[in-house]
Amino acid sequence: MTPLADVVAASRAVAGTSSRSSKVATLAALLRRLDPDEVSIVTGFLSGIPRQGRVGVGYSTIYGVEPAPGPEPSLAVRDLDQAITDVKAATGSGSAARRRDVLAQLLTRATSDEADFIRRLFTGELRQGALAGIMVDAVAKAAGVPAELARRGYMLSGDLTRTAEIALADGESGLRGVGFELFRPVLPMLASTADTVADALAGFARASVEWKVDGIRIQIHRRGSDVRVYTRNLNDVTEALAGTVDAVSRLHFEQAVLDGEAYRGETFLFDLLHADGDDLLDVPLEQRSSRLAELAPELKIPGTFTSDTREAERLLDDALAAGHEGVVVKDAASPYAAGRRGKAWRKVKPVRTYDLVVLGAEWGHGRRRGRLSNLHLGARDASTGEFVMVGKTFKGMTDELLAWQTQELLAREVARRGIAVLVRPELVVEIALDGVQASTRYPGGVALRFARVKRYRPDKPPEEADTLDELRALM
DNA sequence: GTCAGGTATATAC
DNA sequence: CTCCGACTGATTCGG
DNA sequence: CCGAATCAGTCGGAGGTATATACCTGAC
Repeated sequence: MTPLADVVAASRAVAGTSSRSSKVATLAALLRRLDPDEVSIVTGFLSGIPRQGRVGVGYSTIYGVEPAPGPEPSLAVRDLDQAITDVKAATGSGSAARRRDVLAQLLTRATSDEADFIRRLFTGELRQGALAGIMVDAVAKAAGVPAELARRGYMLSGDLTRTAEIALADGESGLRGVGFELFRPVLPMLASTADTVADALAGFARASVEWKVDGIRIQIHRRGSDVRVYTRNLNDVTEALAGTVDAVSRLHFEQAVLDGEAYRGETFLFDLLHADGDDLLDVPLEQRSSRLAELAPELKIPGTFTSDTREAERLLDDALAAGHEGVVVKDAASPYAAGRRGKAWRKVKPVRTYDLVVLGAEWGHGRRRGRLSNLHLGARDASTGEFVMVGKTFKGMTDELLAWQTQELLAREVARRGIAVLVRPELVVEIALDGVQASTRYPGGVALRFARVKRYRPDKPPEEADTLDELRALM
């Protein structure tokens, strides 16, 4: 019976160091001390996601409950796990009150350190610097198995707590038994980024160049008439994607696992991980792709295999002309590396930049505490000369830039509103973005998508900033 | 009792 | 989703 | 030849936009 206080202490120790090996050692030592049935519970706590998943309690609920902290640690790991289960079980009318009840009783028994841990666990803000990646290594170390083997188990099962249980109970042989199975989604392979098609092709003898469609990444499993669709976080979204289910149901095979993108009711497939009994994860992409072309010629995403930069660029132009984001360039010889963001897949998206005006900024948290971080960005309204807020960003800033802008913005302060400092609209900043979308939140009716700072433009006065109409034209 | 609107949560990008 | 920064492990450099 | 410097890869953490759903509350 492990006290919750041990877990809280380990979390503190982990948060207190930036050394990954030290985090792993601390976590592994804790895992080794646990009772077998506590392993999945604690693995979840320490990777920031309880084994029950999200249970419908967020910031507002958990910080709305404030009983006086207990003096002595008395909670066990299982008590917190049981409370989370109880909270999840509360649904329907009056459920919010029942949830608060369960939480109040729990927190009454917690010391202030424990209560703090519990609150951050519910809000997903554990911020101890150890999520799934570190936990996998800790599990391997605790179980005395190679890290690669634990990692493989995690990738193939998509389930960290289960992987931990298997590793600690059955060790190496248990993990080797974890295989690819239908209706148990694997973590999707991810892409890194490249600035140009030529950069992306570099180092590949031969590459697949495919449209990059901006929809929802999906993994589809089918056996006979049974079809399930999963998102990149392995959530089951079958019910929401009836069109995809229909389209895949019509294909001529008995069973398969497909990777693709759902976009406006259409389904674009770009990979095949399993087909009628054959696991294809370790087969080169070009073979998976040609087999996919046989199974699903109608649904296969537009693309081609080539080593010619010109041809790849033509495909990029086609994709953009068709209104899509760009292309993904993939090594034709690469296996399907579940869960990895490797260099074998590289996405190429053109970047647009705009010169916008800083209207204010918000104080940062964590490592950005004491710095003005999140910028409020305005576009110029050509008809009035006023500046209209169109979005925020905190991305693309180095520590040096953060320090500089804090100083410059405070010198232009005109008011404070909550955590925001509003400033005279004098500084122009060059912002890169993926596009704009219609907004109900902002007065101009447009919002920036994935805005990030490129650099400040001290050479440019605010009257020359880009206009609202120019942004609207992107919609 | 029913319905509309607001708040909170969760999950896509 | 996107970016920066810290750490790690592998490889190259230099005395 | 071995320790120091360099480099690439990995991970965490900073927080943006949207939409969908469930529940609660207040008006009628």
